[in-house]
Amino acid sequence: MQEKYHPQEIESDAQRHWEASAAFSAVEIPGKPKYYCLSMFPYPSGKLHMGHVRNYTIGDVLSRYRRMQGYNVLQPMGWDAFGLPAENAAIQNNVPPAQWTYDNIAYMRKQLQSLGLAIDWSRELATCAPDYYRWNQWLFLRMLGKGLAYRTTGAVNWDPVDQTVLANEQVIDGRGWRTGALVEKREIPMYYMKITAYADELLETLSVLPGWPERVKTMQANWIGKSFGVDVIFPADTHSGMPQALKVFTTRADTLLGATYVAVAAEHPVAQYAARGNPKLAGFIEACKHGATMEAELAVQEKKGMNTGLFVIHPLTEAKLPVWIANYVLMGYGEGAVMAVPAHDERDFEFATKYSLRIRPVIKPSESNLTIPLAQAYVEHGVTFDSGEFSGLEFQAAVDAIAAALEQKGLGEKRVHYRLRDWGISRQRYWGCPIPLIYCDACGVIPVPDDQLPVVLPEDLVPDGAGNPLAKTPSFYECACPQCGKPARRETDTMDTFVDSSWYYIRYACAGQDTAMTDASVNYWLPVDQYIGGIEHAILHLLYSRFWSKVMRDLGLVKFDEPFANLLTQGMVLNEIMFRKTETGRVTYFNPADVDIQTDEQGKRIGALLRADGQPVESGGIGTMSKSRNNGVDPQKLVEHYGADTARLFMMFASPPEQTLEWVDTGMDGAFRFLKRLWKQVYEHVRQDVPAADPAQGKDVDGELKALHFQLHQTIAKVSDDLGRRHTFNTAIAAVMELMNTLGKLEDSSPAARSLTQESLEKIVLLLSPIVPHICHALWRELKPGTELLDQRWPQADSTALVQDEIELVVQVNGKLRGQIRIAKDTKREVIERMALESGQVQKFIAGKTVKKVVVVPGRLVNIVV
RNA sequence: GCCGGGAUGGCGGAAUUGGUAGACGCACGGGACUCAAAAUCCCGCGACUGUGAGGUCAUGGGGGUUCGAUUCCCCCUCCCGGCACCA
Repeated sequence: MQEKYHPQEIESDAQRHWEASAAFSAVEIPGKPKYYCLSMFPYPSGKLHMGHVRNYTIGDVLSRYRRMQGYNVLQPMGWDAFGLPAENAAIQNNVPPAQWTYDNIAYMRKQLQSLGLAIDWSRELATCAPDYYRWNQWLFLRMLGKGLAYRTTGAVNWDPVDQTVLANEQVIDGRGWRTGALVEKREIPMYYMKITAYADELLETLSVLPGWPERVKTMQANWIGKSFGVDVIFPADTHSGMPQALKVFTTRADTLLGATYVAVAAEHPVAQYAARGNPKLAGFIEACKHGATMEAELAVQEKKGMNTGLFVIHPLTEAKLPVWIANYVLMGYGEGAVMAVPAHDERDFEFATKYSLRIRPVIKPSESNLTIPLAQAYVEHGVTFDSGEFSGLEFQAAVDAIAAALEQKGLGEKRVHYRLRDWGISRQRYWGCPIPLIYCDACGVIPVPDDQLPVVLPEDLVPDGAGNPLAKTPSFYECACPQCGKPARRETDTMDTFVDSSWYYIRYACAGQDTAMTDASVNYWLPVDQYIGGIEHAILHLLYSRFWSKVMRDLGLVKFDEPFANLLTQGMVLNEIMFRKTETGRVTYFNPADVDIQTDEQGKRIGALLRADGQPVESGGIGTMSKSRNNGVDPQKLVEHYGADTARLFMMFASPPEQTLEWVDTGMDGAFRFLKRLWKQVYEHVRQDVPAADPAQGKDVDGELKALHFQLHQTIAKVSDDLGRRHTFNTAIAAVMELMNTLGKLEDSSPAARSLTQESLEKIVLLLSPIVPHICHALWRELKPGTELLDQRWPQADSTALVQDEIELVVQVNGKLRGQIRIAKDTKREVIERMALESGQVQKFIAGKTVKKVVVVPGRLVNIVV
C-alpha cells in the first residue's frame, strides 16, 4: 500500500475497474426489489456547475447506499438538449446549435464520468436525437386526436426590430435584449395541451405522495388553485351601444351588490369595438400592448384604465355600470373581464380611487361597523349589509343566496375554477422538436402520418437572431399534403422544451426501443423511486411531468399514476451575479471568478473590477448558478486539484441537501485533510500484520475499547438513518469524523484493540463508500485483500452493543442548566428527583426558595421549578 | 404583488418528537516538529463579566404559549426560489 493518498491515481483506477466490470449496468431481475434513482438531467450548457455536482452526488450516494442494501439499482443519465442557449451560442459563434450542443455533451459527459457516478451509461439519451423526439411528436398527435391538444391564440413578446418572438428572459425592462426595442404583446396562433382537464386529478393525487416535500405539494396545490365561485353575466345596456353581455367569474359573489364598474382587457372584443372611431381609446389599447406579459410584472405595474362610455346592467339591481378597459385585466386569463368591487378588493380600490369611481361598501365585520368612507378596502369575509334582500348574511350564505338568485334569472351559476391554465407548447424557435403538422390549402391542418415520423429537424442551420430559420428554409417547410398530395407547408414552430423533459425518465427504462414509445421494461423500473433535483422545478417541470405521464397512462402506455414516488428537492447553489449594462439596456454578465473585489482598509467592499480590462462591473446580488447569468463555478479545477472524492465529500458536508447553499470553497481543504487522515489511518493499520481476530472483539473489555465499540455501532445506526431516511449527508459525515477522531486517539496496542481497529476501519470505509467511492474502493482492497467493495453489504448496527446501563441526566433549575447526574437506566422517579435536588450547583439555586414542581423527562433531564 | 422557503459564532453548519444552543468542519490564535517553510500533530476559540469556581446575555426584530422555545402561534424586516417562452 502506498503511504500517501494520490487521488488522481486511485480514482482513475477505480473508474477503470467499474467500467471494465460494467458494474453499474442495470438489468431487470424479476423478484429483486428495484430502486430507480433519478437525478434531473442537465442542460448541456458547456460545463458542469456546482449545482450539478450537488445534484448528481446526492443521487449517487443514494444509489450506492441502496445497492449495498441489496436493491437492483438503476441510475441513468441524459441530456435536456434542446433550448434557447444553443441558439444564442449559435448567433454568437456562427456555429449550428447542434454542433455546439454535441460538443458540450461530449465535454460534460467526461466531467460527469470523472466524478465517478454509478451511472448506467448504456441508457444515455439526448432529447435532440430524432429517435427520442419522434415520440414527442407521436404522443402530441395522439393528444390532438383525443382533444387534449388544440389550437388557439396566445400572447407572445414581439421584437419589432428583429421581427422575432422573444422569451421572457430576453425582455429586459420592456425592451428586447439584443435590439433594445420596445417589446409589444402579440396574439398568435399556438398549440395548447389541455392540462386543465387533469387539474382535479393533479390536485387530488398530491395527497398520495407522502414521499414529496410538503412545500412542493403546497406550491403545486396553490398553482392549480382550485376555487369555488360564481359566473356572473352582466347584460349589455344596449342604449349605451354596448354590443354584448359580459361574463365574469368571481369568488366573492357576496360582494356583488358592491360592484360599481366592470373592467375588460385591452384585447377584449368590447374594447376593440369601443375603440372604433375613438382615437383616444385606440391609443390606450395600443399603449397596453407595451405592458407586461409576465405575471410578476403585471402585479406591480401601475394600474391604468380608460372609460369606454359603454354600460352593462347589474344582474340583480339593474343599475347601469360603466365598462372600463384596464391594463391589469388579461385576455386569456378567464373571461378577459372582471367585475370590480372597490370597497372589498385592494386592486379595485386603488383603481377606483385613482379614477374617482364609486366605492360602495356592502360587507362589514360581523361585530362592528365599517368606518365610511373607507380608508382602504375591507377584504376580509364578513356580513353583508346595504344589499337589499341579501343583507345580514355570512359569507357562504350570501354567496349561496346570490348565486341562486342569479341562476333563477339565467344570469349566472356556481362554478369551480382553476388558476391553472392550459399549457402553450408552441415556440417560434429553431432548436426544438418540430410540431408534426402540415397546412394544406385544400385540406386544412393535417397531422403528419405516423409512418412519416419523426419530422426531422435539420441540424445544419445557423440562426441569426431575426426569426426562426426553419421558416426561411424551404427544404424543411415545403412538403406534400399527406391527404391530397398537393404542395403544402409544414409547421415551423417547435415544442416547448418542457415537453422533452416531461417523459425522459420513462424512456430511460426502454432505451433503444425503436418501434414504440415504451415497452414492458417500463413497468419494471417505473415509477421512479427517488427523484432528485432543484427546488426551482417544484412547479412547472414536475407538474408537466405528472400531467404527461397521466396522459400516457390513459393511452395505455404506462401503468403508474404518479411518476415520482419520492422527491428530494435540493436547494440551489447560489453565486454572485456580475454584469454591465449599456444605455440601450443590453446586459453582459461576467463570471465572478474573473472579477476582483475592491475593498477598503477595513476589508469592506467598495467595488468590483473585471480582471480582463480593469473596468468596474456591477453586482446583481446573489442568485442561482446559470448559463444565462454566467455565474457558474466549474468544478473541473477542484476535481483536478483535490480529486472527485474531495469535491463530493465537501459538497455533501457543506450543508443538508434541501438547503440553499451560497457558494464558497473555503472548507475544501478540510475535506481533503479528512481523506488524507483516513488514508493514513488505514496505512498505519495494514502496515503491521493483522493478528487473528480476538474473539473478545471489544465486547467484554472495558474503558476505551468498550466506548469505541459503542460509538462504532452508534455511528453505523446514525449514518444509516441519515443516509436512508433523513438525507442529511452532512451529519452522517460529521458522525464518521467523530468516530475517526476517537479511533485516532486510541492508544491501546493489544490484540483486542487491533481487531476493533480493523472492524472500525472496515465499517468506516463501508459507511463512507457511497459518498467517497474511489478512496473506499482502494482502501477496502487493503483492508480485505481479495474482495471487492462493490460486493459488500451495508453494515448493520449491533443492537446489543448499543445497550447502556448508565445514563446521564441534565439537571435544570427554572430551565437553566445547573448540573448533571449519572443514574442507572431504570432508576425510579423519586430517586432521580432526590439525586437531582442534591446534585451540583442545584442547592445553591434553590436555597431559600420553594420548589414548586419537578419535571422529569425520562432519559433526558430533570427541571426543578422554584 | 402573489405563492413557497430561509435567517443560529468571523464562516459553512449541528441540535431528528418542545428538553444541555454552537456537534463536525473552515478560518484564526498559541504551541510541538523543522535550519526554515509546507505538511502533520497538540491546545484554544460566541459575547460580556469574574483572580477563580462561576455568572449574565445570546439562535434576524417585537410579542405570546410553556416548567422549558432555534423548534409552536401572531406581527415585522431582510434574503432566496417560482410566477406559465431560462432550464
